[in-house]
Amino acid sequence: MTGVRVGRQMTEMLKGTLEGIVLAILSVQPAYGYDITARLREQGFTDIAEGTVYALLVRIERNGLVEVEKVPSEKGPPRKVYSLNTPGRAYLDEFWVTWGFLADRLGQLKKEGN
Amino acid sequence: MTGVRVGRQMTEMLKGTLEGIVLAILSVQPAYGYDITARLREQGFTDIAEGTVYALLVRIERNGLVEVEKVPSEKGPPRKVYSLNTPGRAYLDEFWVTWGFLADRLGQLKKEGN
DNA sequence: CCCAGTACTTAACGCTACTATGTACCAGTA
DNA sequence: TACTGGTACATAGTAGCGTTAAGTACTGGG
Repeated sequence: MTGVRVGRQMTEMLKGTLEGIVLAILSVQPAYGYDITARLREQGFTDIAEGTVYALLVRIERNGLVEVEKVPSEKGPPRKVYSLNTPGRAYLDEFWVTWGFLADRLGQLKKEGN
Repeated sequence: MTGVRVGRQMTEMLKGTLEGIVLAILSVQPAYGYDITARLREQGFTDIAEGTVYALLVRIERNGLVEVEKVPSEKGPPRKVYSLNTPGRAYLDEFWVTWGFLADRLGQLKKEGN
């Protein structure tokens, strides 16, 4: 009822890339889940659900890519502020390499298609 | 030519995009599974398994995106030659739009990260 | 008191690529 | 004949990711 469903193609394409997107956001400056969700929506990912982001944050924390700090909020429950640590930055670098390769290949394919 | 070793990141990123890659290959000219696998490897996807491609071909056929023709081979069992049909081309166009959006966002994020 | 906005959690689910294994056809060769 | 290697396709089982859907909890204004 609420909101248009994310297309199947986008959903599948986000697998693997959404993680990189969030890490890239965190590499600029620390942030908390609610904020990240809002920023993603501003940037055009209008249909990303909150649950998706929180689940992702749990995972990258479990994988040791981020540090977490609880910060009290004036408007609601305490925020969990995530910041990239050293392994997280290395992982993000790796992500950009992988992405670069893929973007390269697809750029080539698209050119050949026309 | 430096083949990227398929790690976890690449595996996840290929979800959604591998389908588009194969459809893009088919949009240039019809091809069969064994051939597509070989071409992917030539293009740097050195670790794509045959099984992955065949499963994908089964899926896009089931989804009505391709036509299939059995063509005898001189060197082995008959080939199943796949070609894009009209829905397949429409789907590929949609794929490029989705990809374009994602590549755009990530390009922006990468720029901000430096 | 209720409600809207803020903020986080998590089980169940669908989809995709991967792994591993199997079948089958053919040419060369010893 | 038997064996090997290259060609060609099929598929069950598995892991991982994003999504859905439901929930908890804190705050300030009507």
